[in-house]
Amino acid sequence: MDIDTKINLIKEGTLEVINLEELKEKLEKESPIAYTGYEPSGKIHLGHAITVMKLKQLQNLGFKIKILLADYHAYLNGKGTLEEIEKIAKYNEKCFRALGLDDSTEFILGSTFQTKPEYTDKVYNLATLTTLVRAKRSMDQVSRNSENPKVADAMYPLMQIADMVALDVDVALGGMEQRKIQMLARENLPKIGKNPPVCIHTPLLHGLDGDEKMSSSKGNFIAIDDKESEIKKKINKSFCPIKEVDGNPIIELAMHFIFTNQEKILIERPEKFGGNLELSEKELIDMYSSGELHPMDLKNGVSKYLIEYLADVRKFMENN
RNA sequence: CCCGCCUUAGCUCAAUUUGGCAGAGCGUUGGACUGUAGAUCCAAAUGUUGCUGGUUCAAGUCCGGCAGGCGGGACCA
Repeated sequence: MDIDTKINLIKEGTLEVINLEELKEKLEKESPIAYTGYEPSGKIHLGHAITVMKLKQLQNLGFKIKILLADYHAYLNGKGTLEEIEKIAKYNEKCFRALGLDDSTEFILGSTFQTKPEYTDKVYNLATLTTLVRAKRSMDQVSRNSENPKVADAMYPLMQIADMVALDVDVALGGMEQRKIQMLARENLPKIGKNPPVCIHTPLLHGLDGDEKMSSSKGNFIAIDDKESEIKKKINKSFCPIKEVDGNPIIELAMHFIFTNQEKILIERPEKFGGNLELSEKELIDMYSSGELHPMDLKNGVSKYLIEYLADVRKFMENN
């Protein structure tokens, strides 16, 4: 596969790649490293899955994948004690494997290297280069915005930047909420004599309640190991305005988890409402926006496919 | 280290001058209406009133101690 083809594949389903020239250089390397950091989370949901899918693709394209189980970051973000978080991290590792990352994937617990002198030295160095306001602003989408922000909020992005050096990454992948931290990294790493990674950002899924972001803290997600009945129930309860495609979480699920794997979706529909349909992505969007496809039929179709799509994940989680 | 203010449902806050059954909005859950959800209407659930000791027939309310938060002061050889 030539490099331009690879680049086009990588660009698919992302909001931005910063930048393409550098990505090209990285792809010429023997075994470039791509990484994503995740705060250990009680539930791994479809929002996480978006980035994992992209990591899988990078893996297939020859990248070495490192996943940072960012226990200290979660700790700094007020998610609990280190012990609690590490327990969750183990569970998360299993979730990520269940999503199909192969055995070459390296899982790294943040606390195994984030206290080393050469690491903290970089954090302190970055601390002298970053204003409080800038650090805090980079955390807008990431931090639990507490009434009483802690110094931890300012340390968090600095550590994330130091991680990139410590893990020797060529590509840093993350959801769009990571953007400000990533840009801070690209700005500040050269100041400490390091080359910044290529940054790739994937879209955020809307919450099932129509909220801007699917997130574990808001309970508006589908977990990758949700039972069939739960998936069905959650989809049924979801925000899904008729004829509206933008910001419609169910439409988004179809685009990200169905049409990425197959050309068409079968919508089973009672005869009195017009009978079954087999639709491409474009046809589905068109029919839905015109009102010819009712939300309930959409929900039933998406629900069925999602349950099927996650079947292997559930099986893996049960057997391991 | 000192002084002042704050802490009540998941969240934001109420609780008559002067102790008397702890409430509302939002959210949650359930119903009604829509062939989904939402919106709208109806209904329900939820509390160790930060912790602790005391005064009182009776304490969210008064007094003491502690913890946490916010603000100020002091210290700066």
